Amino acid sequence: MIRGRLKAALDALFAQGVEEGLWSSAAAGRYAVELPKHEGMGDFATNFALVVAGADKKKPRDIATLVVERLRGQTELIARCEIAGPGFINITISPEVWRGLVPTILGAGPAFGRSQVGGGRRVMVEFVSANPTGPLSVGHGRQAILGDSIARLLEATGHDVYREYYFNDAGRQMRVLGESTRARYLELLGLPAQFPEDGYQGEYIVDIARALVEEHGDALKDHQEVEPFKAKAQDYIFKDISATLARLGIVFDNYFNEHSLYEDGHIDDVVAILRSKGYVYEKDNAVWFKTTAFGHEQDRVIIKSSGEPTYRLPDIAYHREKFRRDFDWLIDIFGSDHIATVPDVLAGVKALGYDPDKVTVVLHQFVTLTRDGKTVKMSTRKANFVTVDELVDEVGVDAVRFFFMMRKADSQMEFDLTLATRESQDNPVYYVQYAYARLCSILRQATEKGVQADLGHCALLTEPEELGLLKTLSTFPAAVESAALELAPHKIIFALMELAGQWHSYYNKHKVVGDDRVLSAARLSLIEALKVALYNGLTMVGLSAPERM
RNA sequence: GGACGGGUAGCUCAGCUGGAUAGAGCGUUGGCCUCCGAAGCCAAAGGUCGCGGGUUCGAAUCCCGCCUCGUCUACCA
Repeated sequence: MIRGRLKAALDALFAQGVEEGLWSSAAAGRYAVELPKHEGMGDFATNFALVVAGADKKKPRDIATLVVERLRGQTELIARCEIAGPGFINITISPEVWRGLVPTILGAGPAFGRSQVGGGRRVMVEFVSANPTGPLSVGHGRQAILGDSIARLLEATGHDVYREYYFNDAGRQMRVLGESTRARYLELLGLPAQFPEDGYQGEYIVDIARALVEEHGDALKDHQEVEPFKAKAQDYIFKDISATLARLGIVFDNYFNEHSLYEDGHIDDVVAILRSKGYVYEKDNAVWFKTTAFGHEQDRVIIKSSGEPTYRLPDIAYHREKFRRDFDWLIDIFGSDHIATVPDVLAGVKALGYDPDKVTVVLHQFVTLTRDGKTVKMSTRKANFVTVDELVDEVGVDAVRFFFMMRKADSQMEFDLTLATRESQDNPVYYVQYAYARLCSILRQATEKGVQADLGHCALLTEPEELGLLKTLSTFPAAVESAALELAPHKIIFALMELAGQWHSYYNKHKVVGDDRVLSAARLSLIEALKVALYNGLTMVGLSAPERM
């Protein structure tokens, strides 16, 4: 907010300088206003003089002198400014400006941090998209939280967001699932059963089989078709997945079944269109998509010689359906195992005449699970994985959300189960929530004592910690915006931890509600502003903001 | 072999559209509750930012090469 004002002032100064012939316009838009890393360098620093001097082959300090002279005239915004080092200009903002943020933030309330930069653009976020073969594992958990928090941040910044889950309930995986269920069913009836070699060994299969026994008794024992078993398993697992997602606070607008692409003829349409454009040919009895036309190394099969499509074809058809539903921005959240399919799908999108730049793929790396310092191998089939539900049982929804949001998508992350269970109290989510609860507690006690926040006394906020807190508060809206537009929820987490940390420090050093009622009133207004920011930040990404804990 | 992503403190990770003395949490060590919540604060120790070149006033950040780890590289999804 304040930084924006300063940047605008510099831009005006730059333009004026060009007009007066002080420097050329070569450096336009290349200088930056940043937060200095160290104490004693003012509130902001700009490399203005360095960049302008570099572009014009002049001495940085000469330029800096000119700039400083002019900035010093702007007393309502700037308290001090000086030249430092090779030509940096360090600027100290007038404390009045910082204090002015308190009424601004309180006035904005729930709107503080939120914005309309999205301009109502329609965005689809596709995520999770796990086939219904078993409960969601920790790996899916990362994806679920990542996708949902990206969606929430986009909503907070004025986007019209649609959440979609893409799944496939046909194919070999599902047949094996059905056969596994049948085997368990027969076992429960005490009948001989042959469990598939690569069957799903999870305990949940037994639960499903048990439900079938309760429902049908042994009526299905001679049933040769796998269908009733598969249907039951799929139905059961889907309910389980939805329940897990709901627990995490995740609700989808739509579940898109891959199967519908066949029934509606979209698969055939895609092949026909690609063929008419010359991107498809037959070889070895299979149908190939000419991805080499898009700079790829080799062409890819889209319909096998058996007549069945490969996974690429429905993926492309699915993306075509997304485009046909008229979204402005398509975001795909995928695990890194999908890396290879992304270029094929984008080539397909382009071949069909759609703009691949409207698609952003967020690839997240895998979650490595460790227990007692050792890596745990996971497989849905062997059922030796940890489920999202188990995780939530152990550490709670907020901790799970916070933990997965903390890390940027493209870093492999380690999930230490020993730590998660044994030391869940150390989870940094409590650091932020505690800051909020502590602040609420003070506000409650102030009310009991009859002390109220009073904006009229903000001039008393003179402590460095108070101005520091205001400074950080001023960066909050920009943090939300960049977290949203860069699809990087971890940025909001770091912003929250920064705010919480400064508040904890301030609390330990200064008393908010003390003997001086006027000073107390001023400080209460500051922490009310802080409360607005913490509340908005936490809830914006689906975390709770507990008033007591 | 190729594509993509990692390699930053003992551990887990930020910083990466170039900026001044590289950060946080955990762990370690030492302090702080007769006073608004100690789930907190303060301080200390801890670093060849994988390695080597290059670009420039300036590189953890950009470029090139190399090492290393992960995922992928199917007429499996």
